[in-house]
Amino acid sequence: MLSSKPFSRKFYSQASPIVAQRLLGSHLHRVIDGEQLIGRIVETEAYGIGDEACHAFRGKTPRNAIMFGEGGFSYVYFTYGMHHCFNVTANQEGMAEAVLIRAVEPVEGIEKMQVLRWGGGGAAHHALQKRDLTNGPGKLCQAFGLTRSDNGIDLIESEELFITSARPVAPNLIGVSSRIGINVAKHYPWRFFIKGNEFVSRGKPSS
DNA sequence: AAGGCGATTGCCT
DNA sequence: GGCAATCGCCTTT
Repeated sequence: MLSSKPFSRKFYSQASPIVAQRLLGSHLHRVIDGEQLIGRIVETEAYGIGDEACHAFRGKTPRNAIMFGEGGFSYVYFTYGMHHCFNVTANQEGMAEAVLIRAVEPVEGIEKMQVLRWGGGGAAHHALQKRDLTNGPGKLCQAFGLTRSDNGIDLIESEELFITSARPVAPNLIGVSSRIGINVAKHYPWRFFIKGNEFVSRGKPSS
């Protein structure tokens, strides 16, 4: 693997659409049960100031509080009664923004991810559909064992959850679209993905 | 105190 | 493509 290092506070302090684009191609690291998991980020969405789809739009609440602090912290929330979504907070203190990690490509620890997703027996059943492992926000949280107890982790300081930079994805290989699965503020072109990557979620048509 | 609905997924038709 | 699952959060009485 290319030499890489965790992103700095300064990096996460940029506006969410910038952070979202720059995260493409970088590596999400997670240590769970003593095992190292790594995923290459291939799809992200930005949520920002004045954005009605942003959880922080209507002010600070217990759930979204972490977004109001400095950038570079995990924001993990539970939704639909059964799924989790993993975000990275962006921008500076008081500027509540975040980037949703929508999909990653497994790089290391694939067997552990399969166990976390489907259990020991289910892995074989899904063996021919590797892409189902992490091609969606809820799926990657399950594969990486991320839950609400992982909310509020400092990604600059933690050794169990952090993101390392990698060779930037060429601009012509970055796709842009409106965001998926929301019913307000659909016009923002704030979904970013690596063109042609098989782990990019299909989602639903968002317009 | 109660009800609506969600930054989703997977199964069914 | 449509829709149920399933529950915590937030808004409204």
